[in-house]
Amino acid sequence: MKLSTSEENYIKAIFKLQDLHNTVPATLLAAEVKTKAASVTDMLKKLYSKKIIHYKPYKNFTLTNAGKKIALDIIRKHRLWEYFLVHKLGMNWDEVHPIAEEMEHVNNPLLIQKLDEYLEHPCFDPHGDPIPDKNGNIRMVEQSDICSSPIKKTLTVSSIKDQSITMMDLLKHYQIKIGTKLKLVRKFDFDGSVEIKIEKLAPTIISNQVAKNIFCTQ
Amino acid sequence: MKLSTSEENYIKAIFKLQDLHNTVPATLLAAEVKTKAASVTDMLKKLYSKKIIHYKPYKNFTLTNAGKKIALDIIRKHRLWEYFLVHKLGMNWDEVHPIAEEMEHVNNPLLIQKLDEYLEHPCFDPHGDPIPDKNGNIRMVEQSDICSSPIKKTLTVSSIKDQSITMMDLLKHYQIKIGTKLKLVRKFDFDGSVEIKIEKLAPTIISNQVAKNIFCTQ
DNA sequence: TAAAAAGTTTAGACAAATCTAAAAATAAAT
DNA sequence: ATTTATTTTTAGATTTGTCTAAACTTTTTA
Ligand SMILES: [Mn+2]
Ligand SMILES: [Mn+2]
Ligand SMILES: [Mn+2]
Ligand SMILES: [Mn+2]
Repeated sequence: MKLSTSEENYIKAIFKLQDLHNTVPATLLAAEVKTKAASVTDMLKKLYSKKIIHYKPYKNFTLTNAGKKIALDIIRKHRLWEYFLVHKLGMNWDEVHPIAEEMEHVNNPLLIQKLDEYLEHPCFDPHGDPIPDKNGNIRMVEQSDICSSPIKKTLTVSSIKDQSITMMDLLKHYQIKIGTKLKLVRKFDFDGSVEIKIEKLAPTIISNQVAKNIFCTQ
Repeated sequence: MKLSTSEENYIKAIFKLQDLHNTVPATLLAAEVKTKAASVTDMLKKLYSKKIIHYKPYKNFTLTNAGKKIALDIIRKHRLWEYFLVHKLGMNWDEVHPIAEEMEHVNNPLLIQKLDEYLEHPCFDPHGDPIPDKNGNIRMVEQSDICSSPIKKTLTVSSIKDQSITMMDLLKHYQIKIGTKLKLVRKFDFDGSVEIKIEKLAPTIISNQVAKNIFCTQ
């Protein structure tokens, strides 16, 4: 069964939202795929007819197992291309997402197999997100956001939750990347902001909103 | 001005046919883009309104200079991706075309610039076709098909005109690739077939139809 | 040069994906 | 338990690219 680019984008978005918020409101999905609620309803009916989602009018919807498999395959392609763009073409991690958003729809299993081999089977994309293997398996990592990490231990930035352009911009300013080593110096109770010491840099303070989005391994 | 995948495919097809046959019949274009003559007319009107082709009903049509520029840019992307697929991912030259047919529509100038640098500015794709540079310039090569080449001189296969799957299949059987060294032993007047001697192989005979499609440099 | 053939365009329809505006169902608040 | 607010669905249009069948031009041929 071959799917349109639009269908694939919906499936990936449902997977993402399903993971984040347990129940997926159609309005949120509409925002995610940059469309209107009415269009979402149309697509939901189509995806239901293709057995990609469980769906009853006015009720919540979720991906079927088949749907999850498809989503993981698209995510795999997306992240492999992002890895390629950063580690082979030398692009920046904040400019590869929109390109991968298009490349992920090129459907050719041999291509992806060859790409995966060429990149030597990477496990994480440039934003620290895990790359599902060909069977859709994801290796999980023990990580916690900066706020919930222990004080004065060396932490390694492993992934970024909010990957918006504004966030990428802020991280560039702080000189924070995947792999950056830092220590949590202290937390301020007033606003939840935290002081951090990035290796080779002077200590700085980052807001609670930012700290919650930066995940680290110990 | 951003163009749809369909528009881009038409533009590329017109460029190709315009190069091959000087005048482009709509029916040929229909076959090339795998559609019907009526659909071609619709698209021609749209491309005319966007000043991509010169067009008067029932008259011949040709690409404007702007149209040629667009075509060359799509061809550049197509061939760079083919080069990548063969020389980096290790795919075969007979399986890359349909993939490049999709990748050529990913529109991001920085991506193509980086890809070109990564591949070290290749001049020819895996089928021996020239890759236009970023300004649309093509370096021409002195080459002639086997039939029109001199006898008993060492020739190097430089490009293949007909790149259909059936032709690729036949070339694989003959063990002919881009770069293959061969000699034209003799020509047979009866059917125009020719005897060739490929380096390290026993002499064989190839039909006129095949020989006309294999271009070589001396 | 008139009839036949070939090539091109129009007319009308359709599928996919989207939209706005209005109706219907569910959830929240009084 | 009603009323109000929010969310979701329908109804009807629109855009893009396609199709078939019929009409129209141009070219070929007799
Ligand atoms: Mn996408
Ligand atoms: Mn990513
Ligand atoms: Mn194409
Ligand atoms: Mn090629």
